[in-house]
Parts: sequence; C-alpha cells; structure tokens
Amino acid sequence: MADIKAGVNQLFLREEELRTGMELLFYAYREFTAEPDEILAEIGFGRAHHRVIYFVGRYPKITVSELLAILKITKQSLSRVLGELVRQEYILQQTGVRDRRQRLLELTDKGVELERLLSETQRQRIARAYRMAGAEAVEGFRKVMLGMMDEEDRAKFAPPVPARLAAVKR
Amino acid sequence: MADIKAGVNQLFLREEELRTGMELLFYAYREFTAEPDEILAEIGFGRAHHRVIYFVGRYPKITVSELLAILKITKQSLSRVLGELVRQEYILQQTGVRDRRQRLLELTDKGVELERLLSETQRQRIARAYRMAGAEAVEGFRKVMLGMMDEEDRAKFAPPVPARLAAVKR
DNA sequence: CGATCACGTCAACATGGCTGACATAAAAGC
DNA sequence: GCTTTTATGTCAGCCATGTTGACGTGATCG
Repeated sequence: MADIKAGVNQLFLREEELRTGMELLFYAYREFTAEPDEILAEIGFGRAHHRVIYFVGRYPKITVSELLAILKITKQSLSRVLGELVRQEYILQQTGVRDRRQRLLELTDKGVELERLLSETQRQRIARAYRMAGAEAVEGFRKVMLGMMDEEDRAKFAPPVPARLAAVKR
Repeated sequence: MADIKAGVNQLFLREEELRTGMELLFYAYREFTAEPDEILAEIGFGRAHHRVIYFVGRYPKITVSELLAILKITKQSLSRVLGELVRQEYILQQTGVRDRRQRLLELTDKGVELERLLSETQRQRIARAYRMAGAEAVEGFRKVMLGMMDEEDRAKFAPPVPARLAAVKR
C-alpha cells in the first residue's frame, strides 16, 4: 500500500518535473528573443534577419548553402531576408575564389554594428543567468541542452576539433 | 605582456562561452518543437494550437484572460486557434459560475488525447536529456533557465506556494 | 444606473515559413 | 568537349500566426 502510493507519487513528481522543464524552455526562449525583436521591429526587420546576421557574423565567409544547413529553412525563405540585408549593406557577398559559384557572406561594418546591438542584450541576459547560477550550474545547463538535441546538432558543439564549418574547403 | 594576453584570452573565452549559450538555446528549442510540429501539420494545426492545448491541459478551468496573460498574444490571435479547438471539440468552454462573463476552458477527452500525443515526444526528449545529464546537471539547467527570465515569469516557478493561477478566485 | 470588465468578432496587414517551377553560370565527370 | 550536377537566384502563390483598430454584448461593480 505504501509502496503503491510512493510509486504514484514518483510518477507525479516526474510528470511535474518534465512539465516544468518544458515551461522553462518556453518562457526562457520567449524572453530571450523579446528584446532583439523590439529593436528589429524599429528598423523594419524581423527575427529571421537577426538569425542570418548572427550566423554570418559567427562564420565569416560562410556560403549560402552552409547557412541554409544551419537555419534549416528553404532558400526562398532565406533569399528574402538575405537579399534585404545585402541591398541595405549589412552583408557583403563575394564570389568564391576556389569555386566561383559560391557567394561568400560577410558582415559589413554596418552589419557588425547591428549584430552587436541585437545580440548584446542576449549576451548580457545569458551572462547574467550564468553569473546568478554559478559555474557548476552552467555546466549542467550545457549538458541538458546538449541532451535535448539530436546527434546532428550536438556534433556542432563537440569539444575536440570543432568540426564546424571552417574545417572544410572553401 | 603576458597579462594583456591572458586578459584578451579571457575575453575571448567569455565571448565564445556566451555565443555557445545562445546557440544551445537556438538549436535545442528548434528540435524541441520539431516533432510536435510535424504531427500538428498532419491534422491542419500549428504550434499555436499546441500551446493552447498544453496550457489548458496544465491549468484546467483556466479563463481566457489568464491564458492570454501566459501566452502574451492578442485576444484576436488566440481567438482564431481557440475557436478552431472548441469547434472541433478538443476544448470545452463552460460559463463561470461565480462570474458568468468568464469562459472556463477545459480539455475534452479528445483534447487530452491530442495533448498527450503532442507533448509525449517532448517529455521524452526532456526525460532523455535529464537522464543523460544527471540530477545535478538538471538543477543547474533549472537555475540557468530561471536566471534567463524576467522576474515576472520567474515567479511562476517559485517553490513556496506556487503562486500560479489556481490560487486566485475563479 | 453608468462604468468597467470579460469576451467575441470583423477587417486588414506583416512576417516568415512553405511548394513548385524555371534560369544561369560554374564545376565535375565521362 | 559535351553532359550532368551543383550553387545560387527568382517568380508566384499559399498558409500560419502574429499585429492594430473598431465595435458589440452581456455581466458585474460601485
């Protein structure tokens, strides 16, 4: 009798714990994106522009197809925002030297500035969370987030020789 | 000289660490929503429907305005998806007894079934991540996620007397 | 009884996904 | 050298989900 009750309780706690995890993710992600979204709205951009600017800043000289692979959207969707960013000179396209079909993407100075403006609030938010939680908690956070991903994305964070992009031919 | 170099290195590590945090969030959240999104698409629903079903399941007899406060969308946006869910009998509306202006929302059996179907993959994903990471890491994850939120949302997770919704008059 | 509140609804618009089709230049393969 | 594949771009249209603004109705409150 006591055993059954304990079992049920265990199940309840587990369910509750998992729900809490889902909600932590929901609320944290929403607030994480809220501030940049406001800034973006002011200049007529959306979250999609931020993502493009972010990853181009992260991986200078990235190709269009590499960017597509990261974002996992269609080239038509990307082209809309990327086109605007190029026309408004936030991003520069250079024809690849080894492969002239490629358009290597890079932030202009204007692009770097916008990237900083947008991501700074997010970096501060994370920095604050890391500070409040402590180094050990950060390691736990990292572990859980990695466990949430499929192998493919998890590989992007592999510690030995970040097999990201830069490794390959360009 | 060595000091300067160490300082620069520190800065670099910090910057890199924060970027990693941002990306962990980006990738994990995307994969977290990917599976339910597929199921939803098959029955002609979207992520918005999932969110409504989830929170109505979480807080039975929730009112429309409470739901709006959680989702932080406009009533017009909510009304579209909520209307569909009610018409297709996933959600039941009951006039409040104490306040007849309120429409108390509840999942029907059909709604409970769909909620389970949708959230089960997410719960499993979290359970897997928790298992892989270990109890201590989970606590760290919780701390970091809470640190990421503004006070308002953080309060929803306050351990003493969950001042969620149920507390108030209905 | 008048103001406020909870909720609903109509209309119009923007963003950012999607599919499908077609185009072009460069590279790779036989 | 000719053919096929690849990297990229582009047009057109659809869908989901967010927005603002205006207006309506019944219930509650002071």
